[in-house]
Amino acid sequence: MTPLVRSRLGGAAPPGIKADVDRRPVTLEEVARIAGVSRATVSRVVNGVATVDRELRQVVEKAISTTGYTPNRAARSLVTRRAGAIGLVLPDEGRTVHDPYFGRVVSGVLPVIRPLGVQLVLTTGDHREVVDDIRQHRLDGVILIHTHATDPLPRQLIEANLPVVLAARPVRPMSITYVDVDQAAGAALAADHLISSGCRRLATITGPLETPAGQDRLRGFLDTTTRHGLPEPLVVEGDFSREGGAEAARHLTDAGLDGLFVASDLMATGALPILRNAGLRVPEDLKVVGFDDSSPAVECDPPLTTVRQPVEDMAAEMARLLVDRVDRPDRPVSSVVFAPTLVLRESA
Amino acid sequence: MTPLVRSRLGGAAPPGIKADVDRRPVTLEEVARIAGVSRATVSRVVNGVATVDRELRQVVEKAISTTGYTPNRAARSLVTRRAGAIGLVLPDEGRTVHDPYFGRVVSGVLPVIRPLGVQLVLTTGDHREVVDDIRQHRLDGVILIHTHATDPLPRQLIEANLPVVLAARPVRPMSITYVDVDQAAGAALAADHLISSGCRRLATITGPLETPAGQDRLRGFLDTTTRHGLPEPLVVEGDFSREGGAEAARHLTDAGLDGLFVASDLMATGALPILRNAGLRVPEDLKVVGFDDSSPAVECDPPLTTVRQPVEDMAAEMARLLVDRVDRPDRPVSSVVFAPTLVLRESA
DNA sequence: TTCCGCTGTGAGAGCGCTCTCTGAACCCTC
DNA sequence: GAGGGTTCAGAGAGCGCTCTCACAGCGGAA
Repeated sequence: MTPLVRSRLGGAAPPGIKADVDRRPVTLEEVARIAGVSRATVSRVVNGVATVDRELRQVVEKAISTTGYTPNRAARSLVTRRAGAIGLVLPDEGRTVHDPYFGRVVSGVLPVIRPLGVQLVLTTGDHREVVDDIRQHRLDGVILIHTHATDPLPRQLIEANLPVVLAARPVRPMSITYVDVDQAAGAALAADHLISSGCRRLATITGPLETPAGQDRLRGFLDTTTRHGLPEPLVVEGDFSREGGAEAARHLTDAGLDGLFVASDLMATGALPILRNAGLRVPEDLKVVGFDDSSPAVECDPPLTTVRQPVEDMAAEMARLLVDRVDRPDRPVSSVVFAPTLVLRESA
Repeated sequence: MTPLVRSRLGGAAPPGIKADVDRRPVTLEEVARIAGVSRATVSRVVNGVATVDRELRQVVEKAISTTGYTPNRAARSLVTRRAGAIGLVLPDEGRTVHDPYFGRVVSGVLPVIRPLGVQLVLTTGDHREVVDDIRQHRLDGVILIHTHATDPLPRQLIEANLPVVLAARPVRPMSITYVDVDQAAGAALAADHLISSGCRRLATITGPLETPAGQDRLRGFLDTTTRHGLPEPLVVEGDFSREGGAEAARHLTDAGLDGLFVASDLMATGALPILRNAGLRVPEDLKVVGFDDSSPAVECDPPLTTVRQPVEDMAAEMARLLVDRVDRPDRPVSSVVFAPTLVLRESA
């Protein structure tokens, strides 16, 4: 399909991968023998250590390319105590994996770590498995996404001083590296847009208010309406699910609203049919802004104006922070907060 | 080996604040010393080799649990030449990763391999990376999803006799293990449903006809209409994309249809608004059946009656076939075809 | 010259595990 | 009781790599 991939294959295709699978693979030892140097010198060349004579380096490099040598990662891991792999931990297989958000994380992480020769290992949030994987040196660190308030895993990893990065601000403050979007700023973006579109009778369907995201989005929304001197908006708590959005919307159909901020696109997809069935036209009667810019936002009717998190960028940053922490565990934790943007579609 | 080394383990932490990560983990050697047996015996217990005396086994097991021993996978890999990891190869990061299908594959694979202690490594279809990973013994085998007709990777892996499983029937017949759904049967299911709902003037929006899925779904559809003695249905080729679905639908608005089979849900989400704008009510005027049962099917309006592939089951089967092949590379390739089901929603 | 420091190379000791091979201990049969 | 067979534990040799340490070689200072 993509010419890029194909062209890259054409030239670089190794002289048959067969050789290495059927036969015993080439070892450092063998390269050393061919180059007429010691194993140590080949190792230096492979690992880019500077203290190798230029000519000798070239001889070694030639031997490497003619033999098609690739280092055995297990052997290297054994001595370096590095797995060369990081884990992406999913809370449970049932939900998150199906969330398009997950795919965006993956496509943000891969381009960062692959050039470093680091693998991305997918694993469930099963506590024991994650810890085991790290203890067995199968994982150098982990990215945790969608952890729940009650999940002891983050704290335990922190206490064990294991490299870990969270995909969101932790529920309770702790000394942990995380990457997040400025949730409140995103909600403010939504509120500002509604207000500047002429809406005056606002409401919001929030996320679960025990989550940081739920809290922050509500706060950003309310702060903005207050700043504009608008009356207290209607607030209905949702749970980030489609059904939760539908249920919340039922409380809003008779409120005479002209603007609604729904704290997640998924909830919005649940809410829209309810609103429509109640005779409210979106956006003519009621303008609706979502949050996440997930695929439901594109697919629903009308397509949703929504707050976009730069998930790929955030994921890439998580990968960078994690790799950095693996390399230098002593460095202080640092977190990064990204700015959201508003994506204009047809619902507001 | 030398007692000196071991005493370093038990003793106080080295100068400076050393993290848990850096603390030397328990080794076989140490468990053996505590249990008063040899390393070999502990290894036997760990690996479940039967020829260990019951009492001795219990002593060893106790030593393992008190020390919290976990085998170092790198060391094991080095000698067994097994990575204990399989790869899930995505064609490119841009598309598939965002496809909910991908998540379903992951959640089908994980429950199969995690109990076996096998890791799931996510990687892009970049040819060199995949081959490198396998050559470096970082991957025991791979599951390829969404390979294109021009992709040389499957054939190369086959020729190199590397364990590989395809997530679909290969474009050109080859001696390769694959798992697929019976595409034609799925299309027949859709056609049967439309016909038994009273539709007589049928059409289909197909997938790209150079793909096996595109071909088979069309064939299954046409075979069924023929069997029922209906007139030749209208056939418009699509490309499995939302836009392709919309484009194809434009050719169908004036055809006086009462039944439409769209060969993918995503295309259906593109087609539905076009049909609605043309004044066709779904399902009153025109019944529509999709294919895939992906999330768009749920989210679109009206929710789509569609053909469901048992993706999780299929993925689990892929994992099983792959693991099996890794264990016994000499066994003949065998493929598995799953039966699709019809999911009734509101569009037909 | 002698000594020092510096650069760059090789030798060799492991990393933690598996697995073969040896041999002790025991049981059976004649 | 001897011979043979069977069972099961231990010794030891690696797997392929990294990394420390010793040291050769060389230029320059004393």
